[in-house]
Amino acid sequence: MIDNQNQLLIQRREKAQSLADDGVKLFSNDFKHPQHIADILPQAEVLEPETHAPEGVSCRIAGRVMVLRKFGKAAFFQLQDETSRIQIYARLDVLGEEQFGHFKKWDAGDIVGVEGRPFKTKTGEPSIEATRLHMICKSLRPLPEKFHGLTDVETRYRQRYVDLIVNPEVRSTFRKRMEIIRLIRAFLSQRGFLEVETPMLHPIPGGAAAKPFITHHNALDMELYLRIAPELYLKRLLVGGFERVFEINRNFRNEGLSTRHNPEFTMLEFYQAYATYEDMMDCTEEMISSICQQVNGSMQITYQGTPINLAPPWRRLSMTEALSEVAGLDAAVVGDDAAVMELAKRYKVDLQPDSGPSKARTGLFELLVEEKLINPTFITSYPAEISPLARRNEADPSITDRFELFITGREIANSFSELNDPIDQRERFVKQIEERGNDEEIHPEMDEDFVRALEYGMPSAAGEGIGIDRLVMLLTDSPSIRDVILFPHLKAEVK
RNA sequence: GGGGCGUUAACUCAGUCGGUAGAGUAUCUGCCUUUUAAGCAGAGAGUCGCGCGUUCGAGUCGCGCACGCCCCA
Repeated sequence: MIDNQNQLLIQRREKAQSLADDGVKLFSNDFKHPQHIADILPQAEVLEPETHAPEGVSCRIAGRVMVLRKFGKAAFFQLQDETSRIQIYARLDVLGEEQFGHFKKWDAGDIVGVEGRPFKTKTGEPSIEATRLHMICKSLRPLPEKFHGLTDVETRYRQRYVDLIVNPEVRSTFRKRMEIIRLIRAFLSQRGFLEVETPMLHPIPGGAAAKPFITHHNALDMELYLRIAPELYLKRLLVGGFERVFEINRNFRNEGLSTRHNPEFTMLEFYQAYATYEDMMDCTEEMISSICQQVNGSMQITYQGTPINLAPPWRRLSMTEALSEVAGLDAAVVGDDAAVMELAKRYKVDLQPDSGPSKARTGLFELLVEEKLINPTFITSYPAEISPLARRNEADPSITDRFELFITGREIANSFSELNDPIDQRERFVKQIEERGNDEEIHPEMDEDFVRALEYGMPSAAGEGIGIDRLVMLLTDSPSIRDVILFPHLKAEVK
């Protein structure tokens, strides 16, 4: 189907047809197991200009034709594979009339195989002089312009395959993303964490406060929810006796899109029995800083022009300390329930009629502190009322043993010592459901099975969630979450 | 949900006061066996996002819609 019939597409089809008429296979599969360009490039690099590799030295590579400069009886083109690029020199007198004739109908974008001998041009460019050319896949659409490339962001996201072909820095970002995830797995595995898989389809959406996607199971005739968090299942595994578990997988939240939100996003959650949130802070510092060192070669990076230092130790502040030290509020006011309520009203913090001083502090924190936390900072002492799954602090039961990690003003991680008292847990669920009961989109429901699991006994433990997309944004200096998700969500394309 | 900006050839972009739609790259033809944003000569290529309106006349002005980006909630 030609969906956008224009001259260029017609010309490419005609060229392809004429090659086919000559007996050339346009979509062959017999050029197998080529070498990688990065591996053979040194053979050409070591040569002196205008010399060839010794007789008998040859190589066999495959990739996409990127830039094609044709002369009458010779041509140069760039061949790009996953590892690198190299210049190919094709000559009529080497290839013969038939092969060279076919080659004349090649285009930028074609996927081809090349056999040839390494050499270096007089200008010193490492090259391969082709002795045999092989069509692997004829491309029927022109590539974007060679100089400016593809910059239209909508096309880049909708046709990521084109973006990946022509923008090497995009390939490098995604390679880095996969490397970061690999290093996280290695880091946790080395420390005895077991990677597990828990359900993506939940009968009760739990573990976070977010609007879920709803789906329907036909055979069971029941509503199911795409998970908003894996937390309650991972804790069931602690009950079951696994002491260190982690999961890296997608969560789904039926909410707005922005530079920091995609409806499906990747979350790391890990849980460690017989540990506290303080152990998690140590672990997080070590994990993120060491991964940054491995991926970027340094713990000092810049994010969108702002220098960030990820070298441990990282600053640790309670929420009230942050309000006075970072936001510059009077510590006496922050510490006084009535005064802090008054202050929150002055700053127009959105408070419900029944909101208490801890909601006021949280509101002021979000308004005045978060965006100022540029270098990594752990914020601790979150109020119990906004932390329904966290263990209460022993000295002050109104707060929890919890932290959030902020870098570049953004929440990167959330962690706490886990609440394992089933009676307290049930009460907090009830309270949470009372609060959210009027919000039909959130579908609050008591997870009786989770409470039952806690009643069997869950060891003391700490757990943490890290937003992988945001971490990758930080470590790859990407301004938008869409730059670190291969196929970000967009509205349907208009025909 | 609100505001701002954008949408013109395959790609990157111009388009003045409302008066025949432009450039570079890419493509095609010819010449060209060391180019590398190859070169020279010539040619073709457009639903100006979509719709309605104003006007003798709309890429340009107005309204609405779609999609995208940014900011705010």
